[in-house]
Amino acid sequence: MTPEQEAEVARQLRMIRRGAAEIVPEEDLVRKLRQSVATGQPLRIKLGLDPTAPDIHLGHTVVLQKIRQLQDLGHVAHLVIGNFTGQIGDPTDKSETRRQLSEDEVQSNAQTYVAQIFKVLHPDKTEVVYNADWLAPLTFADVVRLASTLTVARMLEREDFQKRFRENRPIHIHEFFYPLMQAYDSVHLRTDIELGGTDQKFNLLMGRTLQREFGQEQQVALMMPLLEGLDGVNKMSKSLGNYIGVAEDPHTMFGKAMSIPDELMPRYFELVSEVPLEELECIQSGLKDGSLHPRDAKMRLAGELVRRFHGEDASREAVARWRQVFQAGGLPDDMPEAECNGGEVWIVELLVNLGLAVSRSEARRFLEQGGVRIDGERLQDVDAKVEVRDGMVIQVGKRRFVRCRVR
RNA sequence: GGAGGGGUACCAAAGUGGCCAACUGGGGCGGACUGUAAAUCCGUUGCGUAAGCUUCGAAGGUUCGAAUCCUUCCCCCUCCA
Repeated sequence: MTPEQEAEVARQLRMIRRGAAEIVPEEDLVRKLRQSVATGQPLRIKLGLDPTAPDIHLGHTVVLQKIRQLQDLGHVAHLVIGNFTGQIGDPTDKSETRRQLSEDEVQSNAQTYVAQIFKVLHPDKTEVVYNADWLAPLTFADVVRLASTLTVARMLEREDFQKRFRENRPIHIHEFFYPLMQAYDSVHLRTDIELGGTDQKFNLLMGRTLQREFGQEQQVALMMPLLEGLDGVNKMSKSLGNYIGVAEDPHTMFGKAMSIPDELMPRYFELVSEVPLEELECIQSGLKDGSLHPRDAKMRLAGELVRRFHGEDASREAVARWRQVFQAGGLPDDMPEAECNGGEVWIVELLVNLGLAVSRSEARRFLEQGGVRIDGERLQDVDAKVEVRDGMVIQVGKRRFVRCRVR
């Protein structure tokens, strides 16, 4: 290889390593990169997706961003929509048996999914495939043959299975097929690098095992860390509600980003922003020596996120609104409006009618706790009647506003 | 097939005849403070203006009175086979 080619390999390796939790085995990656650079053949990247959860959030983008970087380096990505595996059910949640999705549902889920994903990935370097295309035609004999390459002991290496086995909790036989199928996807696609979170390690390595069985070159498992959610403790997930969805509106996204614990900022910068490495170091040292205000750093982060998913204008606007509402204590320009009847209304009823409280008891509670403002004036009298005027602004808590429009 | 354990509010988990609209923790919400919706602290968390009403897997029953006792049913889990 020429010195230029060697340099290219080194460059790619550096980029791929960035933020990665683990690369198994790294020597294989180097070998594949050398091969790719020498021959001009792009590497085949794979990411498996579960079509049952159509909303993607920042946690998912950690892996997606890495794929994007690989695409930028010239490689091609296969997005495997698990329309077959999805019906089997992911072993991790034992409680809910998954509803079988209809063909149409899978299609439409996959479409919304992919649309969101292309906010991060290059559409022209991404191939979307469905694993039912090659998994469904397998015969029982095929499946048995696949299964015969593995042992129960090997399966029980998986932490989740091991734990359940130890605790005498049930493990269904079909759950063993999940990693097997995912591994077979890699065989089918002749995958060079499979991406996933660190929690996917077992499945990713299973791909290597199966590829070897099939006499293929083994894939590299590239694992990204799991991003902590807004609470700073648990991994970001929709069910925990600690997520920022990529399809969320700019203001929500900005606000949620502002609510992450300070300690989490560097991680978010590293894993989900496009801020270059050098700048990142600047921010970190600034935070450390106190020359950079944590609030300003976080606003920068929030702005970056909005810019990434909604564009420059939306980002600027979100920042402006934040300043206006939270730093200056003012009102947002664009608050929801509600049609109201004019005249005197009991405040409790008004709050419920406007959807600011779910029940009268809750409305009363808000009032008693001093959480209600009308045109900026705090109102605590539970029995109060208010004269509804056009343009009147009712606020509950710090961030819920409604402007009344009298019919 | 046999034996046992369990289903309580958003979640976890107390309560085993009245003092239980139900301890406590988490979460959520409100407030104070701040540097932001960080951190911390305080309050609050079924519905109802109220009297009161409806909740403890479901349906019946006993009782002046049941989350607590009885009957039937549904669901979950464990062990043995």
